[in-house]
Amino acid sequence: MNEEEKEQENYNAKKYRTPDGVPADIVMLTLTKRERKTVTKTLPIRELKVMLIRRKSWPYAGMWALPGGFCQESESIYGAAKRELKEETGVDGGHLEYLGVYSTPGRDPRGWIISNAFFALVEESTLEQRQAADDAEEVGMFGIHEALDQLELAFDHREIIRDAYVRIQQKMLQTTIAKQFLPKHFTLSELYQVIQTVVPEFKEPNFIRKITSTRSRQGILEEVRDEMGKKLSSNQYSQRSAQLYMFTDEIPLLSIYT
Amino acid sequence: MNEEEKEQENYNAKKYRTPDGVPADIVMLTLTKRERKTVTKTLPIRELKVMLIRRKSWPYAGMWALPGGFCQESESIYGAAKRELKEETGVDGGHLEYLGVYSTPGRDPRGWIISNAFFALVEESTLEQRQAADDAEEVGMFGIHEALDQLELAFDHREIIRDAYVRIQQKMLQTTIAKQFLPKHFTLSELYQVIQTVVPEFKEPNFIRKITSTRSRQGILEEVRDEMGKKLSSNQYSQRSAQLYMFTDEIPLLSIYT
DNA sequence: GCAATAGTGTCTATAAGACACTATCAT
DNA sequence: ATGATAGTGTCTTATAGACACTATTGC
Repeated sequence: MNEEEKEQENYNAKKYRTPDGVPADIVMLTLTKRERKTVTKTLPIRELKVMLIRRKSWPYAGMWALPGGFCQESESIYGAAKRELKEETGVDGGHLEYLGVYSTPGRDPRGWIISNAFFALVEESTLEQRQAADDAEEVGMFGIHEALDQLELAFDHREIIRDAYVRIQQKMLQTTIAKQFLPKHFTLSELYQVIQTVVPEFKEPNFIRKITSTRSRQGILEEVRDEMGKKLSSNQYSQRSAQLYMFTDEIPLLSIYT
Repeated sequence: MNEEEKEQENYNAKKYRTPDGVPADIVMLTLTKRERKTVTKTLPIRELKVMLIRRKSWPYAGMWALPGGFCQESESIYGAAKRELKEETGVDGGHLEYLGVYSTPGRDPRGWIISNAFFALVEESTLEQRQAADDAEEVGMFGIHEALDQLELAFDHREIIRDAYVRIQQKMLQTTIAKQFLPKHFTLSELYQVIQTVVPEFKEPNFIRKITSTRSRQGILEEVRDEMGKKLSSNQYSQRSAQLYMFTDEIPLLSIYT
């Protein structure tokens, strides 16, 4: 036995009190799309919703909580979150992003439990299926404000959802994450509506003009064309058909000084 | 004993394998300032440095590692990071921010150890004292690129430092974090130099003009004035004295669409 | 006076912001 | 034709970007 092995032998991982578990909790968000019943074509009503599960056992039995599960030794926390997302929605891909760690002493009456929160952006249809299929668990979809202001939430999940909301608002404005809530090809009105749904403060009366006439911003979007190079448009949501756009892979660098 | 208490009794936190520890590791960064020995006054040379500690025992004995320590049950992880920072530098305040969780299986040969990384921005003088005072531990200050490209680092600390570097570059451009590296009152050349030191790609030939003549950016800075309302300037780093500025509390909202 | 850094003048191209106007198309 | 949404014309003001110029001050 060499020096290193001796030292290793000597090390005792259980000398100290260790945590009782490290779960990954997931804020699953979706943007619902409800057709308006008007005479003419019009954009659907969109709403940002969060998926919650009603707890059946102690602690916080009967209260709404984020889906989640304990991380195992053989996986990373991101891996655990991915596994949970798959188990909950059946979806493998989609946007899954780390949010933060929640470790205030006493946050979980079961013991010393340190939660790592994620947020996921999933298709509305996925969550609807999930909601219908599973009768073992009571699954609910709530408007983000309803969840934050009116629901009794388990653990510190209100705080987690609030943080996720702040984060997604920031991401919506500073990255092209909007693409997670849009089809591959979309009109500028659709894009504008999606941004406004997530960030109601975002007001840009000249939105179309600005996107199309400003060089620096043109880079993030690209007009959709067919094989002949002809611009494609859609009249799904309006009488007059509108130019379709898609996101490029540009990632603009923002600065408060430039 | 009521229902809830019975359920609680029933719960066994140690049914599953639990982590062997959840440490907080801290990427302590500082911007060193070294006077140039030139004939005339000039800005000092600045460099972004990271503090590392040489490990004395298994695992990774002899290699450089981030300072850190295990979180205790009675504190949050942020609390643990704060405590560590205090122990390492003697400083209580300063900028301390959560970076992320590192949990790849096998990242720590001692067992199932999930690290939460932070980054701290501290005064150069603080770290220098620390470096001189402590002879129990070998403390080193390394240029960020030296640390990333040339040092043998313990655990996954190279990855953590890289992530911290990316994060601080982003923060430098998108927030007023530059104030952590500047005195309360500073000249625009100083500010520009600090930004460039952390983000060498940042090039703005008309920096002074832009800051002073653009309404939207004026909000984040304010001219320093004396009691009489007269503008204050400093010639510490130049022959001709330059206007002093300070940050306001404005937090500009950036968007790729606006 | 010279060298070094701070800061301005000025010109052109681009972008923002407002608002009226035209275009397209289902009904 | 009407009404609804898409998109343009046009004018004013603000900002970007370049580069030469002036200002201040230690040496």
